[in-house]
Amino acid sequence: MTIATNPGKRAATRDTILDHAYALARRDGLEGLSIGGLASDVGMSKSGVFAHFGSREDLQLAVLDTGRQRFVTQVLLPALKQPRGLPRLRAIVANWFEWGREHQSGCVLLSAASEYDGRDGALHDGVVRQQAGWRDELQKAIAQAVELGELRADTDVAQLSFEIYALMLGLHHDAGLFGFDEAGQRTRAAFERLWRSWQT
Amino acid sequence: MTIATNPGKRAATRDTILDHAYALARRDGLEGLSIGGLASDVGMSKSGVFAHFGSREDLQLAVLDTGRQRFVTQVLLPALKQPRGLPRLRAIVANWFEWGREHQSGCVLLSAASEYDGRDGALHDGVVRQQAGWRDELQKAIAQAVELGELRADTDVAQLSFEIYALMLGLHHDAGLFGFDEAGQRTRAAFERLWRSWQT
DNA sequence: CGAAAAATAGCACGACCGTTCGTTCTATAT
DNA sequence: ATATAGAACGAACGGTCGTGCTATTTTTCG
Repeated sequence: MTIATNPGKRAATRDTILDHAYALARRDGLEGLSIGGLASDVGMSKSGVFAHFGSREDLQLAVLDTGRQRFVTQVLLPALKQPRGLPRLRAIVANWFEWGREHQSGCVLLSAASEYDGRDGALHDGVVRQQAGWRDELQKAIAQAVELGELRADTDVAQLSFEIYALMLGLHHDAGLFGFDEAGQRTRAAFERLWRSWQT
Repeated sequence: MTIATNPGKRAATRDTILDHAYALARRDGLEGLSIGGLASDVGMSKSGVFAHFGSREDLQLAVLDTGRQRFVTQVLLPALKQPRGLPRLRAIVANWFEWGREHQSGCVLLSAASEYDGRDGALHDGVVRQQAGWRDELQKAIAQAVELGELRADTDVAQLSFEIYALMLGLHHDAGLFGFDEAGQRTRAAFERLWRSWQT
């Protein structure tokens, strides 16, 4: 018995659905995502969309993972081509900054964090795991810069990763409310001050 | 013709409803707030609750303003009793910190900011006006500390207010996902570094 | 080409949504 | 004592929600 001779049709349709779902979730959050609205956006029937996921929660989890994949692809992976240490860390921040520019109208990962931080369930667990994972990657990059002597030896890795994350939260917040230009300027200035504090 | 027979009753009931609504909105956000759920939480009928606001949007606006009032009462007003300058600024941050501790399970003002930053309408406008107002108060306190010579004369007031806000965003974010204790520690450490950067 | 299998549509369901309307009860004013 | 205004209720409206079930269409493969 063959497991799957799937020629990709199903997976392709699923990807199309997730494309639309991701776009909708950027505006309305994962909680605002509805199967009916998604179906009419894709141009399918409710049940046709539904069959690809089995439940609304599984759809939301799939969209969350889509966001994670895109973030990793756009922010982390290109930075790994840079040499370890400060260059790579700065590349991460620069790519993240660009991610922020493209997502000023809403970021699924961030809205999910605030939507599910106070409850429990699969979505909550997924968000926590994802955020912890990203924080971990960030700390890895920082630790390498410390090892190479580019950041002060007494650098508190977790502390610096917290402050970097906080600044990106500030960027998203201010960009969404007051416009990206000013927010970007402030964020850049804050980062310069931050590097100066920890650099050797 | 008399104008109001029982002047306190209506307002008292409205306040009770808003109490419950605020608590519910802390968990589910303003978008997650439903009149039916609120009514059963208060112990009234849907139509009884509805009559006090006239529309769901007006209810949401009222809850948003309830949040603003509480924030001002708990964070800003007590700090105004401190002498102008650094003591008052630090009192604001300390009160804000305490606000964050009590709202780790969700803050209406913050979730509203991320829920409505990408759309338009009365809620969006209310959030922007509120956030801008608070940023303004923050900058007033900073500017006074600069005038008194407690912060460096070349302090960028808007820049410092942005960084303070970013750190509080980091506190809320990490407290919700990873627990308040560690997040509070990181935030405190970041503030110490921040003051050191700008103090004379 | 025809059979088996997968993908999608169509339909119905119970639940909840915001909102409207008419009614009932109570407290005040005349 | 009676008239009146205010507050809350309960029922019902049209919609949308997520989710099953059953056809029907489309694709794959012997």
